[in-house]
Amino acid sequence: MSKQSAVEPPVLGGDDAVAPCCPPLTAGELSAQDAERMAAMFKALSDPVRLRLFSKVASHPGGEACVCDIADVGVSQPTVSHHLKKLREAGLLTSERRGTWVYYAVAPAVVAAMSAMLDLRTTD
Amino acid sequence: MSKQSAVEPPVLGGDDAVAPCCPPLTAGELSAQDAERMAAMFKALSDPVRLRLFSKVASHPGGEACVCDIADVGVSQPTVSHHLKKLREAGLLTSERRGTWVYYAVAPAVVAAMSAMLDLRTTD
DNA sequence: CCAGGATATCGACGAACGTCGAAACAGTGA
DNA sequence: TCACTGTTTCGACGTTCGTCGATATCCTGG
Repeated sequence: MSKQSAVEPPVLGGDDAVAPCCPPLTAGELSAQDAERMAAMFKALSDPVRLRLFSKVASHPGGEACVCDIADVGVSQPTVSHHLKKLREAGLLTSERRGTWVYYAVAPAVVAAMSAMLDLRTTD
Repeated sequence: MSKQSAVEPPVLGGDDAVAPCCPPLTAGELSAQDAERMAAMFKALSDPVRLRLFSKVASHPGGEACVCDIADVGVSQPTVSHHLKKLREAGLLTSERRGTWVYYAVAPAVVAAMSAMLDLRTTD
């Protein structure tokens, strides 16, 4: 593919930097643009199979796992690959080929951004 | 309607109790059933219009707003109502009619459950 | 170079989704 | 009671999504 996807991953300082996208939802209304961007992240976790794949990666030591370790989620292998691609495009996972196998790892910053957004503490 | 929706809202102790659904994703693999349940919540926030509506409610004083106050999100009024219904069915918002107007309020426990789930701190 | 396993892409299909206008419902005030 | 406003429901339409089997690509070992 020539383009990553409709959503480009948010600008991040690094692997463990806090994603700068959006303040908590209680802090103010989301702009249409920010809503579009964040909705894409939530959409990535809005499928049960994807959520299971993500949890399998996240719960592996180091937040990293080989596809072969997590592929058993009740759907065909192409479907697993399709879902992992979606998670990658959303910026929630990164992938790296090491020899025969491909390893997927959690992108902590993006996940942290989603979590922070759902923090309901008021700002006063 | 006779049925709430495909997903029933998670069992909660009260308005400010921590939703008991799921531990952080790093703690272990999600069961297929839990994945189904949590995916439904993420799906509720996976649409830009819904995310904006939710943020408008959440950022109002008291986490509560009249439909008339938040309906300006660029889609028709029936569509707004449709999206608010989805958010309600997912357990993220509650609604109450007071006279002519209907007020929607954030359900803190469910939102907190999602946030907690995305907490990437390891458990060791 | 070739065989074989691991992963990704392609093309197609049915189901679910977001959107709208029209119409129904609910509550207020004259 | 009736007119009016706010909100929900209904029915339909085009689009997006999840899934699959077939196939292509990448890497390793012989």
